[in-house]
Amino acid sequence: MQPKITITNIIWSFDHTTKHVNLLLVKRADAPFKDYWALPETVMRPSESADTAALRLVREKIGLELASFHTEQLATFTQPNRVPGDRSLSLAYMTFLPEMPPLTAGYGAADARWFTFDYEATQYRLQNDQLIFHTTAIKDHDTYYNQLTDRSADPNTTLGFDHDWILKVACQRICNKLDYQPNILLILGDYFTLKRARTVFAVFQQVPLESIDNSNFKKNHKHLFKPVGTSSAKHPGRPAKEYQLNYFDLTNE
Amino acid sequence: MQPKITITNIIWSFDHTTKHVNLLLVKRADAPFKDYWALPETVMRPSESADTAALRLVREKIGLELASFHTEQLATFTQPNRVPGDRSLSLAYMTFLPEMPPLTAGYGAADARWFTFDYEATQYRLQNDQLIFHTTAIKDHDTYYNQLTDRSADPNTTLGFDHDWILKVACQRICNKLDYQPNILLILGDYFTLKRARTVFAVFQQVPLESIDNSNFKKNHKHLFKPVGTSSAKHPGRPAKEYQLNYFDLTNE
DNA sequence: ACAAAAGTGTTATACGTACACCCATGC
DNA sequence: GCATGGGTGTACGTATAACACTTTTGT
Repeated sequence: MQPKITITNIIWSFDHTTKHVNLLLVKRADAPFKDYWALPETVMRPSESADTAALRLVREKIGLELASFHTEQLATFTQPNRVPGDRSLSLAYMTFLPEMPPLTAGYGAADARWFTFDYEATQYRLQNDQLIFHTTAIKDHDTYYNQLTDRSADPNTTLGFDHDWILKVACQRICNKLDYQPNILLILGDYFTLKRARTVFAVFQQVPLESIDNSNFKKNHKHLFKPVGTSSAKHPGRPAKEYQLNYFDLTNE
Repeated sequence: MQPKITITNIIWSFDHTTKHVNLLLVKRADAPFKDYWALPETVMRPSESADTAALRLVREKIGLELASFHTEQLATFTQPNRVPGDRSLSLAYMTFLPEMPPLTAGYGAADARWFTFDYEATQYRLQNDQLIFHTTAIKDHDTYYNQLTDRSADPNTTLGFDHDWILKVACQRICNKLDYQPNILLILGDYFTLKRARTVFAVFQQVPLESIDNSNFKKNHKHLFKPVGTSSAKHPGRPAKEYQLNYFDLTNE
């Protein structure tokens, strides 16, 4: 019997009014994990690659047609007990949206919302009104999957499937790549100020924004950005310069 | 129709007599790519995870029972045209053997051999007697897969499937992780001298061994190793100290 | 004019690099 | 004792971090 092949997509965006990183979660309409919040998923079609399927998911759920460099493979999750019942593989991708469009619950979803992303102690936290979820605090792969089958599973505090583990892996990956391939900055759109960039770095590194010195940040990451002009300031204070990502650093040379 | 799910395993070892990194290739006995050399593969069973399947492949083909930290996931390759005919996914793993056991052609293989691993210009090279293969020189994912279907495919110079691409990705990954998580050093066995470690670093970084200064290497990587004694010298010159990897750095904390 | 926001510059320190020198072994 | 292989130490240059200062805007 062949396992089911699922594309799981971790979709990031940035709210320019609240200055928060956001993450898309979906309330599932069907089993398994009906009525649980979880990462959006789709099934791969016979004629498409997994990358294409991840982009198709974004097109279908959000209505954005993205170039392929907005998506990147995270890892593949294959533990036999990751889904109760049938065997299911998850090919996990991350997608960095250049904007934060309004959401509508699509096919297979009872609801779809943006969750603000920040941290609390050593875990990351997702929040939307009353709803709060966390990445798992468990560090070891085997330990995590051993406790998975018989854990308390309250849909108001627990994500469906192994998605709190997958999310932890995603956050780690993004954090590790901040200094040499910060594709996550694509969520800031085409142009961004250094402060916005520092905001994103700060969340993933779990440090306060003020602890990242602007002068040093600019010097240390100058190879990643190129200046493209000055933002029009709508507040007291000097208007910030705007930068864009060097495309070079987003791909593998 | 569900695609076929294949585990592809890139198996590394170290030849302590020739001081070369080695890589396992298999001559395929069956279609597709019959009589081509390729990376060893297996199919995932319903009850096992992909990690377990990768370790099982090592056990069946080589007869070594390894702990799970010897294996690490590389990526998943899903391009529809990566295998002519049927749809097939490759979940690629890398395995670092602590020794280099003799090989026997197992099930599905007409031959199985260790290929010495070095570099030539900007590509990596695999060699065994007359047989020489290279990692692909193509840098872009789409460009590679576009030329894949109609490339010249001589079994004496070309690996089967997209394995020259997968190998390139593997080498890049290992190279990127050398300075913070050099699991590749597991191929040196439990204990190793700094010179052996530098030998491994040199191949993957595509520089001559002499260009890596021993004194500086030791200082820059002291967090990765701990000393465990001195080797018994069987040659003129001072005997080298031996080190082992800090287990800490092999896992994600 | 002043406060707020952001860019620029300066210094002290840490780190990586190059290279010289010292030590242990086999013959 | 000398050649060989390997470990140790130092001095230099570059990169990072801390922090002070200057510039530009809104009120």
